Amino acid sequence: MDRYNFKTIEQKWQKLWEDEKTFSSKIDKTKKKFYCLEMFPYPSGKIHMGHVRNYTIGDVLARYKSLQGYNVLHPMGWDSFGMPAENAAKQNNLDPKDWTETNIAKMKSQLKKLGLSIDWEREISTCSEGYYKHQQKFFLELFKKKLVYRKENYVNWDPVDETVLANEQVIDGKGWRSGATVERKKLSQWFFNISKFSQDLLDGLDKLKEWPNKVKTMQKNWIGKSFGCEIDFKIEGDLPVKSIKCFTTRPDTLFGFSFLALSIDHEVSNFFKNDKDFIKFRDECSKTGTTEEAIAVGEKIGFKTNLMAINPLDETQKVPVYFANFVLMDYGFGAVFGCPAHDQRDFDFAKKYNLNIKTVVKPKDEDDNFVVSNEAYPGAGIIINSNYLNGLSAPDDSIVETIKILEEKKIGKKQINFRLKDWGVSRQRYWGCPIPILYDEKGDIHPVPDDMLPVKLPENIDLKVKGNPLDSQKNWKEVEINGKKLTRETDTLDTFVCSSWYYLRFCSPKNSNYGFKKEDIDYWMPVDQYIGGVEHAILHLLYSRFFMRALSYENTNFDISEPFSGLFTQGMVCHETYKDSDDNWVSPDEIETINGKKYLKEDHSKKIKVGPSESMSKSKKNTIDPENIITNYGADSARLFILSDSPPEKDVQWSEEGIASSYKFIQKLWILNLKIFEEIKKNHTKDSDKELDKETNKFLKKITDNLENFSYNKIVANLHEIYGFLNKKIESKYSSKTLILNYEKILIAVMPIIPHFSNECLRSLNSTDIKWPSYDVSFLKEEKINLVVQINGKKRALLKLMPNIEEDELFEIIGNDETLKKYLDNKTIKRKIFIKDKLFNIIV
RNA sequence: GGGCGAAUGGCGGAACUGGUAGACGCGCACGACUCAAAAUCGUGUUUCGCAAGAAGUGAGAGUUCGAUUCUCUCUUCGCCCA
Repeated sequence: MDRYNFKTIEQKWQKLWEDEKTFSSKIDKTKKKFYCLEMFPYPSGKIHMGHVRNYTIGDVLARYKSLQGYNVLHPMGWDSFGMPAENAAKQNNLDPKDWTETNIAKMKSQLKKLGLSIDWEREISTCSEGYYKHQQKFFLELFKKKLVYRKENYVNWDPVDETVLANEQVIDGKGWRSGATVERKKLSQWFFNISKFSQDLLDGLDKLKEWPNKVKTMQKNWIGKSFGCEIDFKIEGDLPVKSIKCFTTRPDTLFGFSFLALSIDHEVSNFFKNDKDFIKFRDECSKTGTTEEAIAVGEKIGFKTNLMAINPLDETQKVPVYFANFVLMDYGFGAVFGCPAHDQRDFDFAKKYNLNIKTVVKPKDEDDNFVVSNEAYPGAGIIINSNYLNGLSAPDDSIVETIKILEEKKIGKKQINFRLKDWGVSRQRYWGCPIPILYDEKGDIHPVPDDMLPVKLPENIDLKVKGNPLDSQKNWKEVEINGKKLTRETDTLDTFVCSSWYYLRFCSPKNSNYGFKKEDIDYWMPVDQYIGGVEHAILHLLYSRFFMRALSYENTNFDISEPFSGLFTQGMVCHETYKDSDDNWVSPDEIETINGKKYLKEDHSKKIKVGPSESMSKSKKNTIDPENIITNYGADSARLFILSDSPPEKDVQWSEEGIASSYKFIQKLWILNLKIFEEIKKNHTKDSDKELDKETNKFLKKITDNLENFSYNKIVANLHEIYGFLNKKIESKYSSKTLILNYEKILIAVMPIIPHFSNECLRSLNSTDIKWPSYDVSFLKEEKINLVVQINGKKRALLKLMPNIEEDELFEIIGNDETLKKYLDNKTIKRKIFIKDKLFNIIV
């Protein structure tokens, strides 16, 4: 028998799909649309298993929806601006553009080998002028709407990459790419006013019914809405400062007030500009990052002023005012009141500077003598030691009550605060979208005039200069308009801006005068199913949601607030890790398995230690190159395996045995396919078809249900089951007509998973009308049902019976059953639970 | 420290609204083919027990005729935030 030659067959179909433009998409208002989008890749060089998984999942869905008759949009593009290109170019004396384009060509060919149903005519690349020119227009549009602004503030500075990082790009106080310790630096930066939409972004989450709750919770926490109170503290001292405004979420602990802490950037710091000790303190503070985490982990330090703050609820109480490193200027008003007993950070600070610690909340089951000693008590309880607030339940009642009192006394008012900060988009890098802004000699801001757009990136420039390479491009930087000398903004946009609207561009990839055409997005948007890694749960998804709102803002022509109506986050691809005797990581390619033990390929005397399965990473050398897999096993095998072992939302373990077994299974399917054709040729007329109809319909129901629920691992199991059935029963002399009919349906149903194999077999069947097979419910009814008989809730028998049997009749059958009788003899029946056609439980 | 989630054979995982626990795959064992091996095919595979039978879904309780599924407490792990 012929083996299934995946190489020629897969190539043949891929060429055919390309030549016939099978997956090209057009607006067709007679059909329901389905926009299926996977997160586009960064063109790093070659695809990895994570891509294989992501795009296989998306492809299964796109093909399924297409078979169901939807007009499917399934595009692909490249998130091609960013630092790896610039770094690679610097190291190897290349042009970032060339490097990027070479990578794109390579990865595109790899993706094509996976047999994805992608409309390549819509391919976009964010680093192309045709893309970023629209982004510059959007930037100016937002600038006009005052959703973009420039401000000087402290930023996270990555000294290695020499760029500014957003708060969310700082991990453990280090740059997310370089790993360098982040510093504080004051710079003039461009910002998107995302915080303007805080409430709306929060409210919008409730409408996203097809998003994982996990992601919605993460965004909710990130936006971080908190109720609190703005309080005016009267100040006494030798400086002309009469009062300081604070924001707090716990006004109810005001009686535990023991210090007031200011950010080093607070306006009061102006009085200390020339104070040597203060300058020293400020420098000290700059060493810790500006992230909440860096502040929480780092040591709390303070600088004492001579000012005293007065407790507005008890004017006899006066406490010192400090500058402290844990107070951020952009949270609240850059000033907080310290209540050490009920906030760990304040507690640490108070201990360090020997400040008063007064307990004002006790846990419910403690008495009034409860005293905070070793650590702060931030939990719920009852207010104590607080005059007229005593006895209130904290934090809910007590906060409401305190705010009421403060409002009556006109010393404070209720306030809502958000944790979400404006999005700093300036990056001091070359390989990004230029910001279309000019400055005159006075430093005033001018948008680049329409007819001068796009601002193109200069080519062939020296990247090895310190700092931003664009800054040293005099010819590019200096322009003259109507005799006026202007200089360009040399910062480029954060690449997250590029990915905040790319899904719109896919709708109108070639529209030249604007980023998209209204007609196109009216039809295709929103994205029905977006698929990608959970690592983008906050940044990319929140920025995209913001971008839609920003474009819709004050725009009568455009009204989409949520870009992605469905979201699916897939798990990672893991692999066992290997180490040699010297604890060096060893790649799976360097290993040979003999009698179940692993040895180094080139030296069998060297044993390999097998470590836990972890997500594939270059540093642990546990990556598998998808291209090798496709070459050795074929795309269908790779697709089948990556779907088979785990539910798509969970991590999957890649294994050599697994991929080999998927390959073998496809060979078995092929042999079965040949057998089926042998049977068809025999032209049987014998009527034994009912069983086949029934099994096929059962299979179709299962596979349809599982496709709907993203249970793609179960689809593979369904395929194994139907294979098992057919392989066993193929010689049952089914009539050719029925066999063809059922086999065709089965092949179509597996097309989303193994498209090359399925199409090849369908072609031999001469199938023309290829659409998703519906199942016939009448075949799903079992003639006999399995009825569970329980005695005292314990399963004692499984009876095969005709359906619709009544309780009395069934009881009689049980009474006559030898094995069941013994459980009932000499026993009193207390109760009988009967569920028709399912279960009969007898309590004795 | 807070939030969210998970825990089922040797392993990855199934089990619809509370109603047959372990689908399907991997691995393993035995058998067939073979001089032999690989490949392939077949059979078996939760544990204990020769068996009848009993136990069994991280641990402990609760609700229920009946709990992997619902409630509470705890343990461990993962992710996110701090």
